[in-house]
Amino acid sequence: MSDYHPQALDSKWQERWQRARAFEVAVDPWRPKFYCLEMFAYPSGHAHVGHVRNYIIGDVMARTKRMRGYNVLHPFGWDAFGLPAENAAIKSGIHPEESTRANIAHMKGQLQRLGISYAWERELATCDAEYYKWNQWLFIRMFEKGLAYRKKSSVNWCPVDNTVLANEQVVDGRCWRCDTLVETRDLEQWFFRITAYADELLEAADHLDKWPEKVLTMQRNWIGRSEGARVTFPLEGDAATKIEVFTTRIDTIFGATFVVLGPEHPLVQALAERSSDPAALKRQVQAFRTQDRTKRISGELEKQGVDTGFRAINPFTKDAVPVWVANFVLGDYGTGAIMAVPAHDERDHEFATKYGLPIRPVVIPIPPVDDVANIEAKMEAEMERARAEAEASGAGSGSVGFFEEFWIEQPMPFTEYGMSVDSGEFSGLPTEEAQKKMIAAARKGGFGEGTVQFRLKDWGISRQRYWGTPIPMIVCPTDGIVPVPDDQLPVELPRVTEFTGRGDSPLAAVPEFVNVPCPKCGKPARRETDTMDTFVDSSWYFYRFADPRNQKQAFDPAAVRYWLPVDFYSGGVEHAILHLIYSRFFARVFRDLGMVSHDEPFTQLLTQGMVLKDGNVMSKSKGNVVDPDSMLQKFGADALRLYVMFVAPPEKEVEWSDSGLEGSFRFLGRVWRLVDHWAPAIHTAPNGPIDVAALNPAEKSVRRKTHDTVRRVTGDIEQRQQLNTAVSAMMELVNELYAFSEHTATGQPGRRAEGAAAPAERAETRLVMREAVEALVRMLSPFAPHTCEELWEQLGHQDGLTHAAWPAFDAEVAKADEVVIPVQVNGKVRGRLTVAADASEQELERAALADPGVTAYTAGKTVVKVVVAKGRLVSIVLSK
RNA sequence: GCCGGGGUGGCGAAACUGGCAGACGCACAGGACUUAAAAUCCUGGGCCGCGAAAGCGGCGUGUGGGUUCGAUUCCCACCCCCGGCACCA
Repeated sequence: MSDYHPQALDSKWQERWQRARAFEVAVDPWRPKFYCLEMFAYPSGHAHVGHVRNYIIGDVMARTKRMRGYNVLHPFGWDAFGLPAENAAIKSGIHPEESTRANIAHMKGQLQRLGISYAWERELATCDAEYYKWNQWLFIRMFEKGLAYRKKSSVNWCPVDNTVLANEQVVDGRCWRCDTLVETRDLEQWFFRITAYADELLEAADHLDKWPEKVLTMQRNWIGRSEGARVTFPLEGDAATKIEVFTTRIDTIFGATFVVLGPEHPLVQALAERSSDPAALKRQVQAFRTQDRTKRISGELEKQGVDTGFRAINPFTKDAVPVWVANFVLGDYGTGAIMAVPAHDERDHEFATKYGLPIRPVVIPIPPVDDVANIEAKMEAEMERARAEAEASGAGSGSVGFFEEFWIEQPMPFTEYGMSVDSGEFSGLPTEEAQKKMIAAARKGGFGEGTVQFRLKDWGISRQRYWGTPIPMIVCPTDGIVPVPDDQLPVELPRVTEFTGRGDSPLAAVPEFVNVPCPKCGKPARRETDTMDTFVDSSWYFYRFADPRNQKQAFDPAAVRYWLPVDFYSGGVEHAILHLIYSRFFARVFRDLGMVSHDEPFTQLLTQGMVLKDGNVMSKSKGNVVDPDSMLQKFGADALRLYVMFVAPPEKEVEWSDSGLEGSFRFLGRVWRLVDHWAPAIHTAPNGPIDVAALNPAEKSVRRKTHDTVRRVTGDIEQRQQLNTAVSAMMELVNELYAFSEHTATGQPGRRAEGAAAPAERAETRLVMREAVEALVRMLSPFAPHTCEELWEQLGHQDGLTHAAWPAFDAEVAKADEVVIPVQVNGKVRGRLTVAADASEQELERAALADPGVTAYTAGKTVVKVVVAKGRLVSIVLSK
């Protein structure tokens, strides 16, 4: 056989796989399934090695599982809609459809040249009408269930181009095209009611035990659940006007010394009208509102507020407290209004200090138990003193004072839990209990109740763009919002030819698209001209893969029942929140439509680390992109695949290294020569099982290493996804096989003269080597499929490796029968015992104490203790 | 600030259940083969000190403590790095 020249092998085997439809699958209830999925790709044009790493990880899993006997679904597709293609069209005039299709073709070629084992017959692109038709279908179902709704919402607006801007099109607060300062505008937009599932999404996260903790944390943060209470503060002298606040610390309500409305709060305008100087107040509020958007991004905002002049009644104390409007209260969280407790909240404290508002402590740290008697005595004395003082001065109650000595020690504000004080009937209660009792009291009094608040907001999906799924809705002057009837789906994206980046939604400029009869009354009506967020496309594509050509339904529920959930899903951490939460949301929507029977779409998630070059993320603009194609030309697909898997565990970031890649190439060459060297001997090996009794020690050792390597590699891939250590285990095996070869009649693989025939070997050697080499080639094949297929064929196998059985191992064989056990004396290794692996503790102890290396240290000392860890170590402790 | 992850040779890393720290690889050095180079094969190496060498001694997994015969691994305190959330009441 010739030297290792992988390039020719790559295309040879890729063609064979394709011809054999080797990776295409069908539902087969008799075999266990494995759905292996990598996040589908945005067709940006070129995949670099950073992208490609993810596909290789998935491919190693898919190929391994196939050999392990699973029916493996491993599909790929394209997240093909989106803004970049449209931006490119605006700049270059190339229609998004053309650029997208061209990019897909190129990237598909790249993946095929890497030998990724995809079921290409299931390929889909979200810009295909046969795909996005089902986006529209689902949208209408969600509309019917109240899960899709329309409301006013603000967008970035460029007043010069007269258009909505996506967040990515806003650069430093300015329009990406004309550099104009961006404004905000309110438009009617569509939302998905993901908040209806907030609690479920959060709770279910606890059961995603094969997801990285990091991702679950991010999702929990994003959902942001807080428990608290809503409490109503009626306006003083106008009980009909109520201010509802949300608080997580109702226990501090006796310390609420003012109320703050967010500038967006609906009541603000009304109060302004009735205030002493409406114009001034409105001006101030308007200032807060504009300040909000632009400044919030840039950094810390100084707290600013304005007194409305109105007062509200604290329902617990019955005190009237001032009502302010301030920039630090968010209009879209909670009720958009807060009660301010400066003594126990950082922000309220800062604000109160700035504007001279009263600060009233109502929580103190719980005193240590042994101080209680002491405190009671002090309390008595202090009350006595306060009473006397009050009497003497003729002033009101002085009872507040006595706690001073406790809170004075504490930072102000004191934000921790503790014990309520100066809180009427709730004084003396620990915070947790005060909260419960106060909520009960509020409910009883009809001015509040316990509630849960989420940070998560409903998902705004309207995009005023062209290259996306048209929203299948029609607005009729008489019937209002009417869905497009199912039998008229898909609402196809019309061919727009001019991309100016100016004006309305691009679709609004296509009259034949916009002007349609109302499906209900037949009178002229207008189509919705916005398109859907592309995250809608990617929230359910993994279901479509189960049944990608279905013309009648989004997917056949039976196919999904077989294939889903996805067993192994891998992709970048950048999708940890949005894509993965939206997909979990959609799974529940489909579930509630009766179409799927699981809650969670992805059983296991792996977030792969990025590949850096010179310490930076690869990007075209930085000019540090490593193009896989050039690497393929030099070293072949397998060296690249192997290197990327070997360099680090899959989740870790890695720094690209050309010499590391060369190292992997060298290793494959080493395997190649090993197999080439031993092939003749293996071909002439007798059939039948290995006669274990006839093996010499070296052969036994090779056999042990073989079985142990199979054990390690299998576990590393299947259980731990430690693909790097799987590779290093195989490298160890190869090293041992080389060392073994040196002592056989065949000599060292690399040293044999070209063409020289391998001398005859012991039959046992040939059998042991056959077992070793065939196991190696099969284990390595998920990493280096082309090379291994070729070697497998050379070893005399005709059926290919794709569905070859994964090597089995015998745990007994994998164990060493002799082990070297270190002996420690006072924690330092002083000797080594070579003993049978199953040597008893007594034997070990006796041998250890007799070891000359050990006796040199124990001589003349008293042995206090001997600890024996069977099969591992002996530890001897001497007296001082 | 809150939450999560991490810190091990010149570098990427390994150590799976508390048991020989540094497997495997990169880079490097030496040797073999060669007229020579490349390729290949073999050998070496945590750091410091002593020694011509075999070897001997000490130190060593971010820092400081603790538990233990024994700690990269468990506990406490702290430092640093990465990521997420953040005027979220």
